[in-house]
Amino acid sequence: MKITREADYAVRVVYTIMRRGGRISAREISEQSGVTQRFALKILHKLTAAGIVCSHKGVNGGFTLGKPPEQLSIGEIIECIDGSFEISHCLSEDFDCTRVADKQTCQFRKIFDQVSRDLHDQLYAIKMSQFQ
Amino acid sequence: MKITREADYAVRVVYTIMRRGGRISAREISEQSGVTQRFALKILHKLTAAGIVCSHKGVNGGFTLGKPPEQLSIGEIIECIDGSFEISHCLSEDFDCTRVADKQTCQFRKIFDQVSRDLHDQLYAIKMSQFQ
DNA sequence: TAAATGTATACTAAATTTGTAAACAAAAGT
DNA sequence: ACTTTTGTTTACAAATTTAGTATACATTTA
Repeated sequence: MKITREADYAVRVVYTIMRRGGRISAREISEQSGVTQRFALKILHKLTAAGIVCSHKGVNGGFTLGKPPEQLSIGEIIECIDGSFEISHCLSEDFDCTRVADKQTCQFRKIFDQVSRDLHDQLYAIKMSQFQ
Repeated sequence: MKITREADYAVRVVYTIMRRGGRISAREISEQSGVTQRFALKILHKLTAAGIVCSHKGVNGGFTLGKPPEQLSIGEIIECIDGSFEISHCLSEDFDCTRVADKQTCQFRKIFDQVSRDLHDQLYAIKMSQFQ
């Protein structure tokens, strides 16, 4: 079970911003995290939309953390890039199951739902502050 | 964060065998799980190699569980198909990191290692018996 | 010994991932 | 005001992975 390379990089990018403390430019983030600047910008865009980081335009612009490390979980960083923790396609709202009449009573679905919740809770409990 | 369709099916296949109690043929597994017989056989092959199920050849052959449901975790079924729970490529034994001199001291690696362990422990703690 | 069943490997189309490119928009220093 | 620095947005394409199929083979039991 892997996260995508992009989510992997997102964790590196966020950690790099956290370590800086204050504002840091995309160029510096790229240098210190080992992610190319173009790809880092793409990731930063998504992180900004999710409120995980804040962007600052113009000369001397850059990025800062969107919330304190104690409130920032690994789970939300990964989810922001890779999407929800629903491990099976059949959990999706608009999945039309042809196997059973009522999705709510499906035993398979029950398994995947519980595993997904456990996974979510586990990863949201890991905060960035513990790696500072 | 998703598991592959194949791992998803593997959980359905194992659950279907568990529900039967005794021996069940690949054809019946396919019918009851909704997985095509060809694909189910491919999955059953991997599950057999991992000891999760036992195969029985010949007329009236089929499959049985390789261990009691109380000892059979969701984690090992998923791992058997999708590979280890190392969420980042950089955790792999033969990954040659060009960013730092000593992998052991890398902060990024430290994060991914902890998350991977948590994930592993969480999923291995969920046993098939609780869905019986 | 024949029929039913599982074993093993190889192949391919589709989907996803992993990036790159380029034109644009906003802010701040001069 | 204007120029430079920095982030924004959308589109594109190569590489990789996934999902599923095909085929020839091996084993067991009636």
